[in-house]
Amino acid sequence: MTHRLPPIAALRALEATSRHLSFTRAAEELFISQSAVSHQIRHIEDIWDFKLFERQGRQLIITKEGQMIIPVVRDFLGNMNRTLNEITNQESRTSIRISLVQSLAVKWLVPRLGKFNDMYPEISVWISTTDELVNFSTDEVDIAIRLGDGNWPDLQIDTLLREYVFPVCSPSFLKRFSAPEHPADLMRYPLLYRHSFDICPRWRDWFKDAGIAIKKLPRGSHFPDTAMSIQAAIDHQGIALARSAHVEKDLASGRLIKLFDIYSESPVSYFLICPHKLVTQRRISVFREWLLEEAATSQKAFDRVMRASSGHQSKIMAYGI
Amino acid sequence: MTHRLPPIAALRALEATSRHLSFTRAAEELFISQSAVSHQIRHIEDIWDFKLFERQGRQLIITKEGQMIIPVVRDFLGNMNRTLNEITNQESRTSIRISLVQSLAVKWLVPRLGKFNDMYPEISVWISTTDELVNFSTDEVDIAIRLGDGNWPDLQIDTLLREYVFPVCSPSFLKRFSAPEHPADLMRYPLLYRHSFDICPRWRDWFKDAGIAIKKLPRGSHFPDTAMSIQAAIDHQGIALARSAHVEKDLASGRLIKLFDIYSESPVSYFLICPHKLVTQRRISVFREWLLEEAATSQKAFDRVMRASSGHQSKIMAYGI
DNA sequence: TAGATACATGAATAAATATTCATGTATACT
DNA sequence: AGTATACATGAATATTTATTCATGTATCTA
Repeated sequence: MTHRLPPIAALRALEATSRHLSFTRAAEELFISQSAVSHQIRHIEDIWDFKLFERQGRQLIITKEGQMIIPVVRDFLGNMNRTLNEITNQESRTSIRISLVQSLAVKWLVPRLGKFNDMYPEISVWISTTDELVNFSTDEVDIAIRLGDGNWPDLQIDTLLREYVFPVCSPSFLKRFSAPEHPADLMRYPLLYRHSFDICPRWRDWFKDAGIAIKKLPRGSHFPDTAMSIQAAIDHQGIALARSAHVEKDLASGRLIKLFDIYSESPVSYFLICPHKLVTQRRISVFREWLLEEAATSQKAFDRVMRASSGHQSKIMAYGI
Repeated sequence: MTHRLPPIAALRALEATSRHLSFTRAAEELFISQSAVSHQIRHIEDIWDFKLFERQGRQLIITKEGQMIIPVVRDFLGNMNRTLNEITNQESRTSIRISLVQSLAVKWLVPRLGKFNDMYPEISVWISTTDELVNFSTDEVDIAIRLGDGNWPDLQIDTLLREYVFPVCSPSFLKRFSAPEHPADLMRYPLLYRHSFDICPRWRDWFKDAGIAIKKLPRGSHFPDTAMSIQAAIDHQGIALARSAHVEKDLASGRLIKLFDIYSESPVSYFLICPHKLVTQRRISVFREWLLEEAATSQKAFDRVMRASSGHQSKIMAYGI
């Protein structure tokens, strides 16, 4: 004969109450109201048809039945937590959840991920994208790539990519509109914009740093993320303001051309971050290692391209630093 | 850090699946559909973010994580069941609920109960009285004493008391009215009647069995139960038709006198009955044991009294048998 | 005695659970 | 190749859970 068992939340309330001998204090521990605890204990007592606590005035006394059942509940909750901690903190965990901005995912990580999968087929990588900062204690995220200044407390932080910012367009676009000769000429071309996102480089800033005074930016399409604006450039719709990591593959393939030998270093970089406690886990450490290597390779390529530009009258613009 | 735990039903599905290595067979055991089990296992896997079973074709293989967590779940379900069985079936249950007719409670059980309480102070006896038959599955009754022929299905049945039926009155009553010499003389005395209750012995039947033709019974008070009619006899109000168990103590104390050496054996007896499944419970088994002993002692006393009567021209009247 | 403390209760409500049904997908098996 | 078997998936729906709020009742305490 199988007995009906109460819900997990009620068992938690029972265990907490047995320690505090007070519904109110148990409720505080569980971040619920005293009333909720009272209901839950009563619900269990109704299900099982015996009392777990004698109520003597304002005092709770554990009944004989309570004394028998509570250790069973306590053991279970303890053993579950212990076992899940073990599983979670171990190589038996086979997935990595990474959070990063959409454009970097599309343009940089995803094209490279096949290599990681080949090296570590037992590890699955779950990508989630957001422009928001990640909160490791509340979000279901193991590791993140963030754009910023690298100043985040209590996290393992490694520089991943420093970026260069420059205009790009497709070869066909240039054929149709003829090549601009000076940066100021861009005012006559349709520009591709990314929706305002505070730390992302913007056209206005680029012009300013190029020493070009502008009253009004030329018309052009606006996109919700960088990857999309890059794609529009590939599709001959205009000139996008690109960042090196986003266009590495497209430049190499010839889908996009870098305009001028003018670029700026982004004041913000991509950083690889995760909680310290996860660094020692194999699945995380191998992933970080791999990512940092890939990034180093990319960075070398960017630097080479930019040095080649420097040999041809390139001009370096430093943002604000 | 406390992990979220899945609902109880899902844990049951996990445990069953781990034994059967088949959602379909686990579902059969749990009386739900395969689909429900599939959903539940997947729900757990989503909550915990690791697989519990590898699906290889139509085969389920328990993962490493599964192998770690399943014993925890199995222990919990097993321990809960065991503990709840213990609480439900055991000495921790400290009360016995007995149902019997009012008169036997008052005249036979209650006067004796002190002895049981002395022997088993930890067991409390809850008495309820009714003239109706008891239904063990719906009434809050553990054990009952029933008057009848002993033919009840599916219950543990033990004969408790066979009764003798005879007239009694108080000594003072006799002094006042002078002693009747023949049974027929009783027609001239106020008789004490019990309200009609099918299986209870009645005055009309006694006279008939004594071979006395009556047209009309003499006047007399009517009482709702036997104990009350006996009490009226003790209070010198008339002659009551008594049953041995009801008047054992009163005869011994001299409060009542048995009239004539004429008695009949009741066609019905008192039986001790309870559901089979309760017999093995200590609180029930000790109570039954004690009751049967007390009854045996009483029965011996009745038999002795009746055999003494036999030595003095007693006449045995058999009711209908 | 008044006020504080603590469990109890009922109504209300949102969210989660617990399925089923219908069907898809993949593998065994003949 | 056709059929059977078994897990997977999504939509739908009923039930249960998980509270909170407002208030009641009883006991402590000063």
